[in-house]
Amino acid sequence: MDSKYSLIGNGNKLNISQFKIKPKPTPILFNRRNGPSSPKKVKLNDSESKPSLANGNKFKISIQEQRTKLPVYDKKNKLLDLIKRHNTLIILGETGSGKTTQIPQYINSARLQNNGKIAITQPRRVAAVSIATRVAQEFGNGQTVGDTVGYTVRFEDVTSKRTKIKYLTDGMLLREAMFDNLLMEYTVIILDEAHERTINTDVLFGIVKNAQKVRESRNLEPLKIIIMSATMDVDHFSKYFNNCQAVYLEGRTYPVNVFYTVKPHDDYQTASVATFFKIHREAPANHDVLIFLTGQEEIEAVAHQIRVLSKDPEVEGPPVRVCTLYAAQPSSQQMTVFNPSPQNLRKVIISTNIAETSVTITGIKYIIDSGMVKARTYHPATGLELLKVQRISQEQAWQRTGRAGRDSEGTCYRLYTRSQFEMMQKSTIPEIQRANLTSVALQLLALDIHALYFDFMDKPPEDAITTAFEQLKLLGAIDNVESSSLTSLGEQMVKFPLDPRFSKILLSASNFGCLVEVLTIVSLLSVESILLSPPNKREQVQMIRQKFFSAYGDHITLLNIYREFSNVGQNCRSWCHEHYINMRNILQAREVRSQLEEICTRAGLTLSSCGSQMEQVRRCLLTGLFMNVAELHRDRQYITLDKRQVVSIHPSSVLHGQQPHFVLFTEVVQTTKRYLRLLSTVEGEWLQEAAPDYFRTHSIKCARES
DNA sequence: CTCTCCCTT
Repeated sequence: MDSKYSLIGNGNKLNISQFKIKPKPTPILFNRRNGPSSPKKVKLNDSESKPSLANGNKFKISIQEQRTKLPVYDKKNKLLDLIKRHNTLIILGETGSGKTTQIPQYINSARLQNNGKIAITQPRRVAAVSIATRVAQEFGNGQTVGDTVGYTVRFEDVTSKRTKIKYLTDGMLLREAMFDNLLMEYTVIILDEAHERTINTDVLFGIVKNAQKVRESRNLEPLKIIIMSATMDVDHFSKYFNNCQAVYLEGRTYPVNVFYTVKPHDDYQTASVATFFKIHREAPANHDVLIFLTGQEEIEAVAHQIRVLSKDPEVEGPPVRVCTLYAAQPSSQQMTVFNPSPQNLRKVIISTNIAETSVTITGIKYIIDSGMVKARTYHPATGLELLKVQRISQEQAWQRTGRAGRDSEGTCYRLYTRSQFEMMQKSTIPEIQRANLTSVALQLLALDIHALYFDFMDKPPEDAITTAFEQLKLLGAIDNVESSSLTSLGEQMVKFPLDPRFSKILLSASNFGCLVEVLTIVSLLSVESILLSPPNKREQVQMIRQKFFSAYGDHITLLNIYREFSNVGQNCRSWCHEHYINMRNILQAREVRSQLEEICTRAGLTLSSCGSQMEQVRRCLLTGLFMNVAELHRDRQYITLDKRQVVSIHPSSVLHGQQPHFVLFTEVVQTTKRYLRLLSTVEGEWLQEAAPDYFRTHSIKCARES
C-alpha cells in the first residue's frame, strides 16, 4: 500500500491554518544509496554488547571495568609511546572511542606532564563541566571534581593546587593566554573537537604553536600539543603543525542506512512531515525519529502538523509524542526530550542543529535530514550580519546521519537527491572566515600580534581583518591600523570579556558619572534577549511592560526593567513570569554584571550613578557605538551615517512608530528588510563631541526642514 | 508591524 497522505504546503513558509490533508497519496520516493553507509569506517567493532557511557551502569559493571572496555583502552601503551616521542600529535578519534575521558588519565598515570598541568579544551561549557565530573568519578580514591581533576569555565573555577587534569572551554584557555602567552601553567595542551573549528580553537592553534616554539628556543619547560578531532582532513591539520604524526582511533558506532530522494523537494517542511508518516507506518513503536530543520518557527509549525495528523483516526501507527528542540527554548522544555517514553509510544524530536553536536539523545533510530541550516554570516564591506537559510555541508550531513547510529543500527532519510548531496560543500567554512574579527584582532594585539601576520590555519578574508583594525582605530584601541601594539585605552579594553565597543562604553562611563547604569545596560546587551514575546499575547505583553517604556529608547527601557527586577528579590520567578521576562537570560545578565563590576573596580573605575539623568547614559553609549547612528530623511527613511544604508526601525523597538531625528542602534540585521535593533535617541550636537575625527568624514545631512 | 542557527570570554 502506498502512503495515504499528501501534504500540501504553502510554498516554503507553511501556514498552519492552510495546511490540509489530502486523501490521495503522493509519497516522497527514496533511492537507496549505493556504496558504504558512511565515508569513514562505521562498524561495530566488538560482538559482545558493551554499554556506552551514556547508558551508564545498565549492566552493573564497575566504573573501572567500563574504562577497560572502551576502544581506546587497547591502544593505551601505543598512545603513551607516541605521546612521549612526539611534541605534537594528532589523534583522530571516532565517537565513542573514549579519547576525551581516557587519554588525559593515561598521560597523568604515566606522569608525562612532569610538574605541569594537562589542559583539555572543549568548545562548550556543559561539555567541560560534565566530562570533568565523569573523569573525577573514574579517578576514584574518594576524589571529587576540583581535586586531581577539575574544570574552569566562565563564572566557575573548580580547580585546586592538586589539580593535574584541567578541562576548560577554549574561550577560557584563550583568556588565560592573554595573561601568559606561553601558557607556562601547562606542559600538555589537548585541543579537543578541533574539527568543529570554532573561532577560539582556530586562534588557539596559532597560540599554542607559537608557545611551543618559544618555550623550546628559550630552554623553558617543553609544551606538548595534542589535537583531537573527528575530521578526515588530517593532511590539512598535519601540514599546519609541521607535518606532525597522526593516529587513528576506532570508535563505537553502528551502521546507518542512507536514503536519498528520487527528485529534489524544495518544500522540505512538507517533505519531512510526509517522510515522518512513512516511517511511522512502517517502523515499530519505540523507534524514535529525529528531524533536522532550521529554526523555531518552522519547527513549531511542523510539530503542530505532526500532532494534528497523528491524531487522525485513519493514520496507522502507535501514539506519537512530539518534542521540539532549539536553544531559545526554556531549559525545562528542552529537558522533556530526555524523558524515557513508554513502550508503545513513538517519540519524534524536531530540532535545529543543536542536536547535531550540543545535545545527544539516546534511542534515535531514524533521522530525517532537511539538508538545510540557518547560519549567520558577516559581510565586512557592509558591516551587515545576515541570517540566512542555506544548504549544509557534506560533513554536516554525515554528522546528522551519525546521530542514528549511537546505540544500534539506524536509518537516515535525506530530503535531497544524491546529486544534490554531491553538489554540497565538502566541509563547513570555519567560523573565523565568516565572522566579525574585531574581538579577535584586539585579543591578538594583547599578545603583540597583528592579525594580518598571524599564523592562521585558514586565513580569514583580508578585508575582514582590515575592517576590524579600522574599528579598533576608531575606538582608540590602536593609534594606526598597521600597529602591533595597543594604546593604554586598548590595554584596558582587553580586560573585559566583551565586544570592544561595549568595553569602550564601560571605560567612558566614569567620565559621564553613570557606570552603575551602563554596567547594567552592557550586561543586558551581551546576553540573549531578556524579553519574551509570544505572538499570541502581544497586547498583554505591551500592557504589562508599558510602565518600563522610555521615550529615550530600548536601552533605557531595559535599564528600567532591570532596576525593578533587582528589587523583587525572592519573588523573582513569578515576577519574570508576570512580565514576560526570560528568567534564564536575566539571571545570566546579573552574573555578567557582577563579573564586569569586579573588573571595573580592579581597574580603579568609580562606580558612579547618574540617578535619573538619562542624557549621560545616552552620551556614554555613543562613545562606543558612534559608528551606529542613523538619521531620518525627508521621505521618512532612516539612512546610516556610516555606510549610507537605508534601514528601518525594528517593530520590536519601543521607538518603532516614532520618528526621532537621530537614533543610535546596537545592531542591524537583515531579514525581510534591513532592521535596526535596540535603539536610543541621540542629539546631533553630541556626535561631534563623541568622535570628532569620525564625524569630520561622515557628514550629517540636516533633514529637519521637512 | 517582525521575530534570532549555534557557541563563548
